[in-house]
Amino acid sequence: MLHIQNTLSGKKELFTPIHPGKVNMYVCGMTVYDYCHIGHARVLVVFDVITRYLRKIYGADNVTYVRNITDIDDKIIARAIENGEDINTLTNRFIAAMHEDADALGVKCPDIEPRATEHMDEILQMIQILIDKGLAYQGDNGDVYYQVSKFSTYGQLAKRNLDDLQSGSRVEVEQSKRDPMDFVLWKMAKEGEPSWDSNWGKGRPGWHIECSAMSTNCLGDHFDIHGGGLDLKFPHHENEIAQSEGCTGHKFVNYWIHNGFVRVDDEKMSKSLGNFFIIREVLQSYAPEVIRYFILSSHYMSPLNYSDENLDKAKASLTTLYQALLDIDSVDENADDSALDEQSDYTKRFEQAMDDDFNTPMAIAVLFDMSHELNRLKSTDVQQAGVLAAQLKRLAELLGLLENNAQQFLQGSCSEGGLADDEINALIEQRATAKQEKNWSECDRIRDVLDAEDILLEDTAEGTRWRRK
RNA sequence: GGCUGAAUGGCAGAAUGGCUAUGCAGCGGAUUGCAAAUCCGUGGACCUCGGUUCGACUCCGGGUUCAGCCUCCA
Repeated sequence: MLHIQNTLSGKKELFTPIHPGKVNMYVCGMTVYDYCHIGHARVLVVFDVITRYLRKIYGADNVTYVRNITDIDDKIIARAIENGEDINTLTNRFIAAMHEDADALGVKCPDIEPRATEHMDEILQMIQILIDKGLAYQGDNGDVYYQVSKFSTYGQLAKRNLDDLQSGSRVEVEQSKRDPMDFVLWKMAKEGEPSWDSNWGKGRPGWHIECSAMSTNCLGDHFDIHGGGLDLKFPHHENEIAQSEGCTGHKFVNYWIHNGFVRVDDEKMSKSLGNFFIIREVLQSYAPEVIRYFILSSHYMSPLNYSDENLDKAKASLTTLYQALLDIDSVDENADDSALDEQSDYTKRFEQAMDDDFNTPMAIAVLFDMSHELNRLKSTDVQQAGVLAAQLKRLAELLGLLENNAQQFLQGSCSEGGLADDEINALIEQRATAKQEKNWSECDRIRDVLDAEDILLEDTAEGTRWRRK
């Protein structure tokens, strides 16, 4: 039985879909004006795993995963001007880059990936309803605002009331707002900015209304799960609730899931602090699966400290797992007994961990237990080892891990100026000859040469194998 | 200032009112020409002060420290 920590209630709750057997989930995606950093990677990976697990429980076709793209906002406009680039060219470029990064990390495509600019009609409709209901107004400057004080439960998600919020306000108040907390739904276009026609004049939507409109349009006005980074909880998600529930008069989302931040030196990784690491840069030094493992090695709500040290550890841990799979991937990949698998203690423990609010560190611990048994089995019962290996891979797949060929993962790929595979193999051949002649000093010399190139050798009964450090 | 959430062994990171997390690193042993990998074994922790309890790292309260939000942010 799946339990989810619901930000709305602050409690871990049994998950019950609105429509039995079907799950609808919306996650706030990226604003596409720059490359994705590791913080973005975390949202991508976390909700990818959540989706994988939901699909496992409810069936692949019964889960609808929507992750939007914000392709119009101030930052995008500013960046386009800065680059002297057309806005669409800019956003398309970064959407493509985001997809490349997601692919590399093994993140599967969402079922629907709506773009704000493609949902302008729904956005306009929603704003009109809010105005008609007296929840929104047009200010003197032409901008349309949501009147927060008219929505009695405002602050329910952030667990703050309006007084709390206002007392801490550190932003200059726009004078055409009736209340400092009111937020913009429609912004009048300035000269030369992209704009859409509306009842209130040429302009563009505020960020919050985009998500309300897109989610409702894709999933209906009441759906199961809404996710995103913790930093979106307030005001973004709070405002989404105000907008959507203001429009419909009923509940918007049942379960809110927020993932924690990635930190650098105990500080939030963010664009504004400038302490961010771009995914594609990190991929120069670490295999994508290492990043994925690193992200999943802590619970999705906990803070996650980004450092080379921690990525190195992630790599070492993954290496251990892959070592267990070595010499075995070809054995019994398909000939597994899934009936047996369903009952197995490992599967049970793994699912218990995942059922408990997607506890991936605990699930990974089960994977390690399996790998140890697998190593034992390899020398005693090859048949059983094959079955267990298949089971291990099947469970790991729910996390998007161990999907590579073990040997390929361990050997990695040749870095610039490094030894190519055939050069390595040639040296190993030489060493094998020396070995036969029991010329140990020559053996060690060759091993040292390879070691200097970050190639590690392992002598086994079947011969010598190697991997890159 | 207000609000929210954290504090676990050398590091990373879970669970749990009484019983092994797990990984990396360390130590001892097996194995190996020597290593590596693997296996077997092993040391080491629960921020602080009170309270509840037969018993608390785990529940409650105070304190300290840290992070986040109250602006754009995943």
